[in-house]
Amino acid sequence: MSRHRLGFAVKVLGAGGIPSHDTRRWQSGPHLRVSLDRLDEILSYLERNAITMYRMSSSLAPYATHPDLPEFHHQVDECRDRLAEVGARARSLGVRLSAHPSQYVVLNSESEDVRAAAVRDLELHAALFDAMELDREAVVVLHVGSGGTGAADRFLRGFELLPDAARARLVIENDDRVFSLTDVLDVSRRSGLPVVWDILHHHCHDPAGIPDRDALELALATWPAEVKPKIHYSSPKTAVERRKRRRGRRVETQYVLPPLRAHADLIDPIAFRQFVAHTAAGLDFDIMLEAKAKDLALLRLREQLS
DNA sequence: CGATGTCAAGGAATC
DNA sequence: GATTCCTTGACATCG
Repeated sequence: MSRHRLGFAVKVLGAGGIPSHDTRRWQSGPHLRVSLDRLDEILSYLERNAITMYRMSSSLAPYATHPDLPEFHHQVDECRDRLAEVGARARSLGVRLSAHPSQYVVLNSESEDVRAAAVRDLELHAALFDAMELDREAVVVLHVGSGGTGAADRFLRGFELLPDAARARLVIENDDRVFSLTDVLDVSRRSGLPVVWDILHHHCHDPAGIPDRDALELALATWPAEVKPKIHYSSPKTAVERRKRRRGRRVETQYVLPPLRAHADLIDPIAFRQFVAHTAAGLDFDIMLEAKAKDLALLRLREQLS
């Protein structure tokens, strides 16, 4: 059994599946109030299964930052009491919550409109977490963004646009093609932002060839002493089996290789045990599992480790 | 009811 | 310069 807190992202597949947020389209008036009821149900599920870390949907307040739908803007105010209630429940269960805005939130975009949208989104996430009265361990994870010349500088300028509340929640993650750990550490040094190390991304994109143990230590060192660091852990997807029907009866099996960065359904328990026992020896941090089978992958891994 | 199209959104790769 | 892919599920619509 790992002494690290283990979490999963967004969707609950167990218990017949629990929706992560109000997914109705804007015409049907989706609302944060509904999403919070879902989140409350998910907290019950986490309690039943002794799961203590969870990444919330980044669409809890549907369309709240949409530029053309200003009437959706006040969902946080409309749900103040409920947010405090659900936040208190998460705290009492000892559940560490986080969020990870989508690929469309690009703080270093060359487009002013896109940057402004990113600021709105990060402000919203901070407002939600603050209204839930979550502590500093509840972070908002973001990739640095697009590449090209001056990409890091653009990020720093985007960061300057953020109000303090949003800055205080923000952490940055290495991605699989543009911002390697080295690049993200540089942005961290210049901004003071902590780094979430994603091991699979690191294995996809690491031009400096930093060994895992070094990479892990470098990332953990960017966190303030009073906040427990966290990382992202996943296993690469293996080949996909395809059966091809050939003139009537004959069936031929082929193997299609997925992209290197694709997440497997489950976590490879052998690699994970090795990681915890050796790479992570003596280090204290939480682990967000990213597997297609979500909570089922977490439960399976825990079973395999016990 | 099952199949198919669509969704708010960016950026990189490819053509 | 324009199109496709990435990756993603579920709502919405249509047959």
